Amino acid sequence: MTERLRVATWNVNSLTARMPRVEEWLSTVRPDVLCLQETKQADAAFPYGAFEALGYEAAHHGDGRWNGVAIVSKVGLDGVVSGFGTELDAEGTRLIAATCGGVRVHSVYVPNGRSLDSEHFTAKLAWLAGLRDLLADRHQPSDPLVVCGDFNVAPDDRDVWDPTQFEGMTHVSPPERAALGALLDWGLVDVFRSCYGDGGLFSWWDYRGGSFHQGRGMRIDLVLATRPLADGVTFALVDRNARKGEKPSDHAPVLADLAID
DNA sequence: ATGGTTGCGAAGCAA
Repeated sequence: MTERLRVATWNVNSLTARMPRVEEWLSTVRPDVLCLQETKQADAAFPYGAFEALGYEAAHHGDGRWNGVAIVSKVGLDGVVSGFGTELDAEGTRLIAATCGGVRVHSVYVPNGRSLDSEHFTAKLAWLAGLRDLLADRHQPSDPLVVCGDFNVAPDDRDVWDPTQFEGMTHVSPPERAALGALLDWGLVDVFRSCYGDGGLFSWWDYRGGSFHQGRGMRIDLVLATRPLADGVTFALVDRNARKGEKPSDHAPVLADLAID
């Protein structure tokens, strides 16, 4: 019989500021695994106890001020590995991996890149290439594996509110889309996209100018899964309700139900 | 309106 693993990913834009919203959401939705990005916390400040009180184990990799990633799980959390163990770690605390319910889970916060002519953009491409190499070195496409997070790349033009507004900008440029494509070519599937063909389904909206209510967003938060998990996906959703109300993150959580044996 | 908002941290940077 096939079971499911409900995974979610959420860039919370400071877990310190967002913890009330995260606790409310987690206690309501109860995903098996939640990947967090931009906790902006040091490991010592991470609220392990609050997650434990909700029935979740957690692992965090943070530098205290920027970045910061975590995996929160109620189906086990083993074999935690933080960062790359290479010079890519100079880009900040942006990667953590753990095994949850038999699935190798990665929570990633890909560097923003800032602008196409920036050294930070070069670093973004290198980071994505390094992630692809890490997966290829440690795993097989036949392994049950997911990479969840804020990729800071909109996979194609359906994933931005107006492609003409993004010409010459990051998040949509051919080099970074190719770097994301290299991950997919290794053996990962964008499971939200496999459920929905429409454009206009976003996960991030700028705080400025009422972008959320104007529908001006991007889909940059992705759940990428290997075929054994992705072929059996039964459900995926952007929880737009989490972008509403008091003190929301500028990102909404993305959920997916993956098939596991 | 060379803007707008949020977070961190205490001014300006990053997103």
